[in-house]
Amino acid sequence: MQVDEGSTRWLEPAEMRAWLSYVAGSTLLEAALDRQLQRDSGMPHAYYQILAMLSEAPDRTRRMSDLAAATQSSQSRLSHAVSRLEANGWVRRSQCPDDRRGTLATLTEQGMAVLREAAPGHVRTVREHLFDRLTPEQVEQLTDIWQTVLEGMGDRDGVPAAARAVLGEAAR
Amino acid sequence: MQVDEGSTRWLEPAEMRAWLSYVAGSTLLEAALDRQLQRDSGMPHAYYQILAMLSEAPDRTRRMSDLAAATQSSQSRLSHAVSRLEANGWVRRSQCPDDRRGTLATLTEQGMAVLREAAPGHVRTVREHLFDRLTPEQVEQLTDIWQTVLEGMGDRDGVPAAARAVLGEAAR
DNA sequence: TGGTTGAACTTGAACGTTCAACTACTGGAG
DNA sequence: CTCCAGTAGTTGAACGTTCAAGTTCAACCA
Repeated sequence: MQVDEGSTRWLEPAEMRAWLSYVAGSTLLEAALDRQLQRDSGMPHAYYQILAMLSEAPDRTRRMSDLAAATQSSQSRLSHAVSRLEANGWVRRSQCPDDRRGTLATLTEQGMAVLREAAPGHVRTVREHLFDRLTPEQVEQLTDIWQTVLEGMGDRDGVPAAARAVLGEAAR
Repeated sequence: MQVDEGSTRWLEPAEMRAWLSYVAGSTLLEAALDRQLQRDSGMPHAYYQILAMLSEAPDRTRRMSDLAAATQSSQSRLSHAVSRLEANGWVRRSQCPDDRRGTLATLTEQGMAVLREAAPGHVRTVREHLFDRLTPEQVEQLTDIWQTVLEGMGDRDGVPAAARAVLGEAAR
């Protein structure tokens, strides 16, 4: 831990309000998403994101490291998650032909069916708690704020620089 | 799962951009906070929040259910967390005098010391990734957006209505 | 060609969270 | 006073994530 007493720039009152609101709101929102998806489709939000990312890829297939970056996940986390999804029959692993170190993850038909069933309820929950409460201007503000944060996350702190690929995703 | 095919209001392109940006950014931000706190102070962000909330309470003491609401935590989660914090010597449990079902959690001197050591690095990380990149207008926008979300979270979906107490906290 | 560095992925243990009981107590209603 | 519904809190098992190895292969260099 860096010792820095006396020179710490504490949060301004407005920043503290923003921080407490954001932390409380995003925590409760994420909990609501997890509860809804777990209850209705037997998976947490993180697993839904994996299926969703796969569903939009060519051949519904992506390389593990690629998929990890696209879902803001560590390789280990993704590996465990895909193991679980594979056991469910929702994803299939195969050898990457170009690079024998690589592994490809493919969404199965069954996985696609589960995703299609899950999607409406998930979108409804996101709308109910977030977008149906925000003005169009606020939606733009939210985008700008988090794009700014993402730009700063690129090459700092041990975050894999590949995470910046997400920017391309989000802006497409 | 409610069957609702055909009537689902999917996300608009602007909403999808906002959603992907927010999910990616907040996931990476939370991961960065957890990594920094774990590395420098041996605790995750959620535990820091518990210590912080206790530190600002009268007598550095709060009732468990109260503390759970203030930290957007389930009772079970808080109970496990406080057990761990107690084992560390950072928090002490005691019987609530008014209500024999109740338990009070108190921040110890040692816990206060750990929190004081942890705070500068934590604030620095929050600044580095968030506030130092946002304009004052964006800070206000962030507050408004999440206050709006919090207002909608009050009595829906099994979220304890007491979570609205957080609003008071954030607005103080 | 052989050796070294680093990338891709997996594994198992430790940790934190959720979920579903379960205990203990409170605040009425009869 | 007794009963009963509801509140406060804890517990243990299941689950998901992190962390620190470990394995396998690619890329580069000597």
